[in-house]
Amino acid sequence: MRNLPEKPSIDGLEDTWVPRWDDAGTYLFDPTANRDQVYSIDTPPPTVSGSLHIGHVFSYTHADTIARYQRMSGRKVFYPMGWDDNGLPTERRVENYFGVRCDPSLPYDPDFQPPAEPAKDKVSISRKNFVELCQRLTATDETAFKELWQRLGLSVDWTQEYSTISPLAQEVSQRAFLRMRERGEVYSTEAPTLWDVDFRTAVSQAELEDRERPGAYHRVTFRHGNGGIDIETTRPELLPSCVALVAHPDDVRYQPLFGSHVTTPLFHVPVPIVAHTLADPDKGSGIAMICTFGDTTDVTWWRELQLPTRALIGRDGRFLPRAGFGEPGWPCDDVESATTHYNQLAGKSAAQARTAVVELLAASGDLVGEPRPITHPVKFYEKGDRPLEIVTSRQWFVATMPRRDALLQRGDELRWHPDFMKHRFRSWVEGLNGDWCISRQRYFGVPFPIWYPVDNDGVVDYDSPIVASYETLPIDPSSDVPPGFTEGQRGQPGGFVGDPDVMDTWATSSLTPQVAGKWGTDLFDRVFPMDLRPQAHEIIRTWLFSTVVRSHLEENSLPFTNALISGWILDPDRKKMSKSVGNVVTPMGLLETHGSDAVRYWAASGRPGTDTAFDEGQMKIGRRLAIKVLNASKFALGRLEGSAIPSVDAVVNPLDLDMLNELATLIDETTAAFDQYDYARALERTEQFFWGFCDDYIELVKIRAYSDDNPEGNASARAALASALSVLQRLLAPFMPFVTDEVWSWWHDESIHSAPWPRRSEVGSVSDSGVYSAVRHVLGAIRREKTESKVSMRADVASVVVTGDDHFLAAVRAGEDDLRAAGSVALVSYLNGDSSVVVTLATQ
RNA sequence: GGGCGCUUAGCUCAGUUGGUUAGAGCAGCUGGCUUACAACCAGCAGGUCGGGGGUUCGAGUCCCUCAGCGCCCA
Repeated sequence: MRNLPEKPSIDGLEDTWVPRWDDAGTYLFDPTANRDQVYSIDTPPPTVSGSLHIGHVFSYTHADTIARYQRMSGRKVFYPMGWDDNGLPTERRVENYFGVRCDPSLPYDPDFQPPAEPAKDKVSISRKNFVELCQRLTATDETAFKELWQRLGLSVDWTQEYSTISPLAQEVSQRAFLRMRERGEVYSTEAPTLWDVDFRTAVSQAELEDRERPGAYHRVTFRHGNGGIDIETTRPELLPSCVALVAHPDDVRYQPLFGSHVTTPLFHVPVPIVAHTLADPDKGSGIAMICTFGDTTDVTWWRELQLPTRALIGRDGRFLPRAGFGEPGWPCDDVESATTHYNQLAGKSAAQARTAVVELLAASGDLVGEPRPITHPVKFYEKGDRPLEIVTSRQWFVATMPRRDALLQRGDELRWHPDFMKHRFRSWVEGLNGDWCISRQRYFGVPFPIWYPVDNDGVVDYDSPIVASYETLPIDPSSDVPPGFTEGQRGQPGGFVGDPDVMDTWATSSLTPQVAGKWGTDLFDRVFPMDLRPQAHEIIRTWLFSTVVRSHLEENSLPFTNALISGWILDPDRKKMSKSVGNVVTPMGLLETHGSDAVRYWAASGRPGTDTAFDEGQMKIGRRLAIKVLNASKFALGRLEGSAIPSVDAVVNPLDLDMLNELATLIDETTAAFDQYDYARALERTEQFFWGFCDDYIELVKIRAYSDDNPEGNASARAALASALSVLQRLLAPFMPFVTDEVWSWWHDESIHSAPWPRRSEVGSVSDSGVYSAVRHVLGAIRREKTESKVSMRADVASVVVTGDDHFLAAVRAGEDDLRAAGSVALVSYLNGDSSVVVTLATQ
């Protein structure tokens, strides 16, 4: 037993304990542990471009409570931390922060320094210079993030830190890519792809979001024999790209027309009328035009009906300079007229071209009536500002579509917490409509380890790629040279070119188990598959899905066995907290104001999957709980000063035994709750017990614990206090790591976070006597009488008459001495009958 | 359009297979310095459990239906 502090405080505990844990290596992984001893966590690497917000604190705390519980339960916890620093968010931040722009055609300048002040006109720099700036800025961000995580008390093993742009992550990504290629699971092809015209890159279905935008149905007449057929479209500017009209095969209005041809207005192109079940008879006139490409349905029709390609929107989102009217495969009844009309679209954006086409249609008389305004969902890249186009370009794809059923089964195998989150995964997989596009036309990412030969005419041969060998990874094909070539042959006839793209950020993030577990080393076999994937629900379709895909392909298993899904933080008006709304609160300020334990208490009160209100009131309650832990520990340990820690065997008093019995039930409940990932229940139960323990049990035994008159009773009280305190401190340790380690250090050498999770057997044999609850009940009646009489709790009580059944009376009698002491009661008497307690105060 | 949640006291939330009188904390009110803690303690008050219907001896809990809010997917 050490000396107890005179006036303990929770302020400043973070400054004490963060370095102490660091020095002691409290959270280091044991690299010799066998797989069945290990509990491994596939930590989400936060995006470092930007700042951590309170929602991060929320969900990372959830994972940490599980990590701490598992560690105390004896598992060797593998708890790494990663930083997601590659990708577009970092590029954008670097462009603004330094005032630069990447131009891959520029040569590397080893002496480049960014402008002191970012100018309005961005400086163009080489890709390598740009990447260096990305790395410089992310390194700064990562330091700040680490400080916050440490102050929050995450029990991360910081020697297992990784980042998604690191050489290791690049090597893993490239190796996995090459292996997929060898197995035929990844392919490159020239295909219509979702395309952001501002970022000028392909994007995947997972990065899409629908936004409600105003639009209008335009009714347009196509010539059919001597008559006409009206279609309705929201994108009349795509008329020159029209390749067919389509109606539902069961639609009797159009059945006679299938197989016949119509002629497009303005552009005079004969196109067939075809049938497909995706055509909606109730939409517009029931017949639609198919263009290459207005939306993903167009792509489906084009592919399944084997229609020609007449794409006219370029990578910059503008109409191409010329169209091929009248050329082979693109028939046209009046090339001159079509060309004249098209020339008024060339170079225009989609929005500008729409206006132009509508004017032309109105002039030619092919527009029926006025456009009918509507509001409809339009597909956007989630980070983009303009509607996506579909552009044909060469991209790399992972073949997910043929594996949909297997992926659905993986989703069913996974243990979801809460269970209902599995629906998010299922509905996403069921709705997949194309393979996963993993190439991006950007710069700060993992390059593809591929070159292509250039033939003697200067044409790139994409069908015979030159593949980097495994032992050379990671490589950058834009600066590394394939075997047998020299740098001088880059881009030359008879030479080579590097694949210009980088991988989608999810193509790397989907390998976090392999990156964190150092795939290919002994460590990987000890930690894979991970035990836990903690994450927020908004990235089920991206991160969780893609990780399941990669693990299914590479390991033929799930990447993790449990997924713990956290909800969102809502502001007091029930809105999601987000930067754009401007209602974000910075975590560091909260940690400083309330203390880390208090903020964690608030976070851990949010049940898995449940959106939770941001509530500083809850943090204040957490703070008070932490202070209570200090004070209660100070009292109980104060009774032990100068003596050895007593054994639970010394507990003989019936009240003490029964309190420990209830404590044993608490241990069972909280252990079961944690095993089901219900940390919030574990906290709630423990808190409730602890507060009652302080208010009632400590008050009841206080006199006996001080007294020398009754050695046996005194020893029993002191042993029970020690035993209960030990259990309660440990039950609270996953939630309040700072204050619990502080109080634990008053009577132990090792950290509480290395201490064993409490077991029922620690608190002795079972005695379900009901003494604790019976005595608390009578004590409550005594207190009520005193309060209602407006006297001090110390006021003397002349008599208490307890009425009840035999069992109850016996229970009260067993605790009578403590009851009389705590309530200043002169006489307790007992009657058989209907339960009641009558309290008579002594006359003053 | 399909799906998943949620709706319990003024506020934030528990309520585990249906079972005494529906709980906690905060806020409110009334008291109390009680040698761990006034950053504390005691007590009081506050709810037709979103509406309606059904099953049952018994429903906050199960079923149907309607409404509102949020989200996912199309």
